[in-house]
Amino acid sequence: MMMKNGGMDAHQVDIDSEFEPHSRSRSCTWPLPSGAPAPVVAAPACMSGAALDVAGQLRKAKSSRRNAWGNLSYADLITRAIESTPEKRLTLSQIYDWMVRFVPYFKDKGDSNSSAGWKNSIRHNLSLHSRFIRVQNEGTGKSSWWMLNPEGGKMGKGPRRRAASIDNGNRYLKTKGRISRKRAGAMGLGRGQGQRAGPAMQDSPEHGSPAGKGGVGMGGEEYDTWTDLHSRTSSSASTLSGCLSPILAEAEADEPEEGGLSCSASPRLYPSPSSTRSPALGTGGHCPTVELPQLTDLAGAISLDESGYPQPQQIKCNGYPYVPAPKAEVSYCGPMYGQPSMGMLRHHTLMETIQENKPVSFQRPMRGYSENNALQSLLTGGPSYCNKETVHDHNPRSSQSHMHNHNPHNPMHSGPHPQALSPRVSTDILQPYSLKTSNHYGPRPHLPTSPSLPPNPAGVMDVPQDPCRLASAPQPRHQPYPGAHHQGMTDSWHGYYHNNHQPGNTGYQGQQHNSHSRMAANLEMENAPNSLDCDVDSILLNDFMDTESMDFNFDGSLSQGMGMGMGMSLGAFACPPPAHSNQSWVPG
DNA sequence: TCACCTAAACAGA
DNA sequence: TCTGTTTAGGTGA
Repeated sequence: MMMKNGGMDAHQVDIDSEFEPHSRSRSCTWPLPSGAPAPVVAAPACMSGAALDVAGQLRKAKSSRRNAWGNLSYADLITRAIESTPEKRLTLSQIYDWMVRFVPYFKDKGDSNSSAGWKNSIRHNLSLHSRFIRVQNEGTGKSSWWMLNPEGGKMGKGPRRRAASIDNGNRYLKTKGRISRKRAGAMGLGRGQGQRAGPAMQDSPEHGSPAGKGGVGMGGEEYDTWTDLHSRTSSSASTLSGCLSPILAEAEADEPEEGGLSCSASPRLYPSPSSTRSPALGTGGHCPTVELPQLTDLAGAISLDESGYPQPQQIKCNGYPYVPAPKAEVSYCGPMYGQPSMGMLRHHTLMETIQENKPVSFQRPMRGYSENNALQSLLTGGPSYCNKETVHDHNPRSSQSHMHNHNPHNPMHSGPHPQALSPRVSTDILQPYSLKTSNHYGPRPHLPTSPSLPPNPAGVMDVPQDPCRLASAPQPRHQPYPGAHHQGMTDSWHGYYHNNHQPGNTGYQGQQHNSHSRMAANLEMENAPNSLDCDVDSILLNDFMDTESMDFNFDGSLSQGMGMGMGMSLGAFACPPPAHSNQSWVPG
């Protein structure tokens, strides 16, 4: 598994020596090579051009916060690793590989003997930081996909997950849980027992907390609630909850909703997109009801996606998609992430919570659409993503860098047809869906834009990824596409892991093949919004707010039939398509 | 106080 | 054994 730097780029090699971490004084930092690009990743491409600039920025930034800017922390490294992939997601083992491969410091630490410590730190960081989200990886076994939190989580200084969780009402519970745990331990409970109990308690409050794996000893309502939720979580419907951001989860903690939101085991665990589908299936939801909402979401989401992930069933405008999928591959949430998804719908509260905590408001996006007539826009202009998808077959690689680009202005307006696209667009299109990740991140208020992570899309990330935003406000996204810079790295890594890892999964390629299908689906979706035009707000408020559990089910058929189409880029939104297609959504 | 890092305990798969 | 979560302690700014 650990590649020992075999594929390292020459550039990287050059700087290797400089990557030794500092004595670990404060944070173990990986010193940037003085002249070298900060990015550990040091991709070949990165080294030149932008990468260098980045290094400069980092150095400048150093003055303020070292790790955040000048040095890369584990979190930064992980972020980069994730960003370096087309899909913007990696499994833990892939992250390890990436570290070994691209970070000189770890180059020789891939063996089990010397890897325990840093791997532990990697895991710790993944779990701890809200900027990372874990997505179920049904396709590959146990190891989950780790992705960047679309919402952005907190970069650098951002509050740690732990801290964040505490902020909410759950705090109390959480604390309590911990205490319990300790107490249990003190009482002589075995960890096994005590812990479970403890964690459960802990988690219960958070719902999301994986830790809560079902503790047994929990007592109290909390526990019940948790259990409840938890079990629900298992259900497809509940999966939605999984989508919830940690914060959300917390928010809900107080009131477990049947809607189930929450449940994902961990606050951050998002069901893979694939799973997303299932929710629909599971719930047996029927499109009709749900559709509108979905559409709405779609509208919002549409701009996002581009990733073309195979099965993103969800939609999300900002939401996190969540739906457990029966198995899909990998879809992750990239796109899904959006929060919106079902979770949103169901729980208005959640949304609120999110808003509170996070800069990005999910609702807003939707609203934005309606207000801005985004829907119409969609209708009128093809969504850019469609284009992308369409094209992306050709060159999966290039995409990364472009993610944001695709719609510099308004994603929605991009012409539906590739031809219509401007040259630039075309280029973007070429990129594989995955690359466009930025979209995935959709609503990211603040992506890890930290300057510190230049090469990566991070730079890109800072871009307003929020699809909604895009829709509502044309953004001149110009980021030069950092991707370009680091594309080299990305590519290499991308190739690396694609070839070596991802045993079959992800359907990434497959997706490409389906671009046409997707397009169709997308188009449909686009149209849908019109019909939906109705009133997103109303719907949201009335329907969604309704505690009632909505079954967002995407038709199973959809998933299957279109599954792929949808899955892909918009994919997430895919669900609706089938139904839509039949429907006369399209105005006119 | 904050942000990081490291170590470690634990649990589930 | 790997993965994932959480707790705790330590350090530097």
